Amino acid sequence: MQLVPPDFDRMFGALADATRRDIVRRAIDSEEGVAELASHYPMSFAAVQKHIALLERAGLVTKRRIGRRKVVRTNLAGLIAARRLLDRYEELWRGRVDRMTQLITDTKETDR
Amino acid sequence: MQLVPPDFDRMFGALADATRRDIVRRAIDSEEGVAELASHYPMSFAAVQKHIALLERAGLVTKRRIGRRKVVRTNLAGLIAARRLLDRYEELWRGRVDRMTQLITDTKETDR
DNA sequence: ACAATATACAACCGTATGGTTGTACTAATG
DNA sequence: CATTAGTACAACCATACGGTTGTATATTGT
Repeated sequence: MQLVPPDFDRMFGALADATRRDIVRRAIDSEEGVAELASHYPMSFAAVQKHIALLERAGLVTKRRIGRRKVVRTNLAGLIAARRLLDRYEELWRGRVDRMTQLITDTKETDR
Repeated sequence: MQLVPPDFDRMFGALADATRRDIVRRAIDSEEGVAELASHYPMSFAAVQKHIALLERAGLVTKRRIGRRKVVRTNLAGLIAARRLLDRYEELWRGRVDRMTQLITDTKETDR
């Protein structure tokens, strides 16, 4: 259940960076705040904070205040939205193959 | 069967543009050359040619010489590679849910 | 209330990206 | 074999991106 229509430009753009993909992966089963996440990467706190902000705009993570921290959690709906687009492409592909097969079948039938 | 390991930075970066996603979609069931593809978009031929080159580097399309044209075709393996990464994240998510469920179950058992 | 902790954001720098135009290469056709 | 169609690529421009440092805003603990 997505509140806003997925922005695929932002979404795939957000996934096009190894650090951000790793944040998404970690935030699946951790409850870390921004600073805790930042500690895993060889860059400044601010850089990681910007990555997280970008992931949030892309709908791939959410932040929730817990005490003095803001805990980052991966947004399953976002992942699913991205994956579904790729699924659709694959479906189109298989549809194409089916149509070609059908075409060949039809041709054979009219040939005899 | 991927000849080179997928470069997810390039791959998702390539998908982070509406024009390029549309090229991928079209190239699934069309046999258009670069110029024919370019005719669909409100930008120069060279711009579209660069988009296609980028998609090719990302492993999402292939080009094949047919006559004087170079026909662009979507590379299913590339799509699948991208989708699989997202699948893995979803699996991790479900794994997390399972572990939480297990934890709750265990807790209940030790509680009684 | 104040000091400390955690997060956010602005300004800046170098490089990549998305677009343009112009030129050069390659292959089919008359 | 000269022309034309189709593709590739270089140079350039504006803007976005990934990183930095520095400053501001919340929230907690004493």
